[in-house]
Amino acid sequence: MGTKERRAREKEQLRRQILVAARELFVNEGYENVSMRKIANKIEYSPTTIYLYFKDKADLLDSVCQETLLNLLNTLEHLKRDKSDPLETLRKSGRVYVEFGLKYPQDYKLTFVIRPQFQKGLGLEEGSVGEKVFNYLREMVSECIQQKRFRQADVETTGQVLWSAVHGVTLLLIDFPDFPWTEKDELIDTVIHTTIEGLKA
Amino acid sequence: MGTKERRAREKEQLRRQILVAARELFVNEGYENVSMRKIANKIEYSPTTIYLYFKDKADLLDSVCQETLLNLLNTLEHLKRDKSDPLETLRKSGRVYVEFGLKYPQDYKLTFVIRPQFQKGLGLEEGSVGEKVFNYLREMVSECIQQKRFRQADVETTGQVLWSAVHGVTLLLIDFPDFPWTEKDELIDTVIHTTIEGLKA
DNA sequence: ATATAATATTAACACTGTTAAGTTAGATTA
DNA sequence: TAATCTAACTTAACAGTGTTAATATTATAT
Repeated sequence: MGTKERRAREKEQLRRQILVAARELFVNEGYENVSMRKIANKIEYSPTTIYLYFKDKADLLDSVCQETLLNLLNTLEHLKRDKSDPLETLRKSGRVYVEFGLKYPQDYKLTFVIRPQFQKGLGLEEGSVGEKVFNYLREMVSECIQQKRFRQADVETTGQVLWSAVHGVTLLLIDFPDFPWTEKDELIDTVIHTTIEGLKA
Repeated sequence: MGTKERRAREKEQLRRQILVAARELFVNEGYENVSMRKIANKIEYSPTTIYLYFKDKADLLDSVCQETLLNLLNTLEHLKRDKSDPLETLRKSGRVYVEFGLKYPQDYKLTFVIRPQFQKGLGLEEGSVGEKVFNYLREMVSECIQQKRFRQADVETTGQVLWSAVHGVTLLLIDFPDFPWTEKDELIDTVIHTTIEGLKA
């Protein structure tokens, strides 16, 4: 009697279908410019069907962002870590973070700027993917501090400073593409390098 | 025959009235949640009247942001500058920048995050207020470099690194108010201090 | 007083997110 | 097999959106 399982599988499939369609539209046309009807059209269902799978449009946004964070976490964790040189690992992590943001700029903005505007309650609660991402950063920083590579000893503050730097440069590059930036890769490297140097003893 | 002048003055007055109402609503309820009809209600005119003074809703947003930038520029320029210590001036400017963002968080997001999403064409063209703000930063940085306080000699890159840092911490503090940040003032100071140290020789 | 120009309004269009009620198809039971 | 139940989906509707075109009102100039 696998009918129940099959049905559950089909249900999950449609859920994913909606999610994929929503992400694609959000990313290409911007959250505000995507209507439930557009998403429904794309998957060839009626608009109200979506409400059987997601509470509302914000919930849909939430789920898309969860996926984005999971992608970011995977990308970070797949990075080769040189245990003996935590500073280099931190540098690499920074680059990967910014590159992730620039590779999926709309996903990044959706997750780190748009979402907080609609869902007051942050996406970094205990056990959440968002928390895991920040924990990754904590670990990297911890290593550096343990090996006394940094002047400041506070893991939290140090992590937050690093996050500020990469978040800032990522968003500026995304939001002001026409600004006469220094060559992009150089700017990113300089931001990361400068911050790490500033944290050193 | 001052009637023409009076009419022009009245027209300008209504324009300002619309702008004030729009800013207040945008800031309190968010750009997306403010309708032209709401603004019209507030100033007790019909919705379409607004279109006699502004091309569309995005144009209204644009004008509000222009004002915000002007405010920021004024705030920065009223800062007491100690010619002999350009590093200290830079530090102060950084603090003033972040504090401005935190004092008017919605204005800040409107200008530096929301607007770029709707108006592709940046607000930093030649002669614009936005450009003036960035020129202010250029001057500050220039002083420091001239006095050989910084390792790196490139004004542009250095300015952009500083902007990244303050922009990043400002937005994080605005967007994730529930995150367990280090004490706010300490974090801001550490971000600025770290960046400046990292830029030093 | 009349013509002219500037200013404001009404009505409408094609959208939006969302809810409540209705329909259909598949599985379960008698 | 026939009746029932239930999950999945759709239709219709509501109140709201930005924006335009046509209309009305008001104040100025002749």
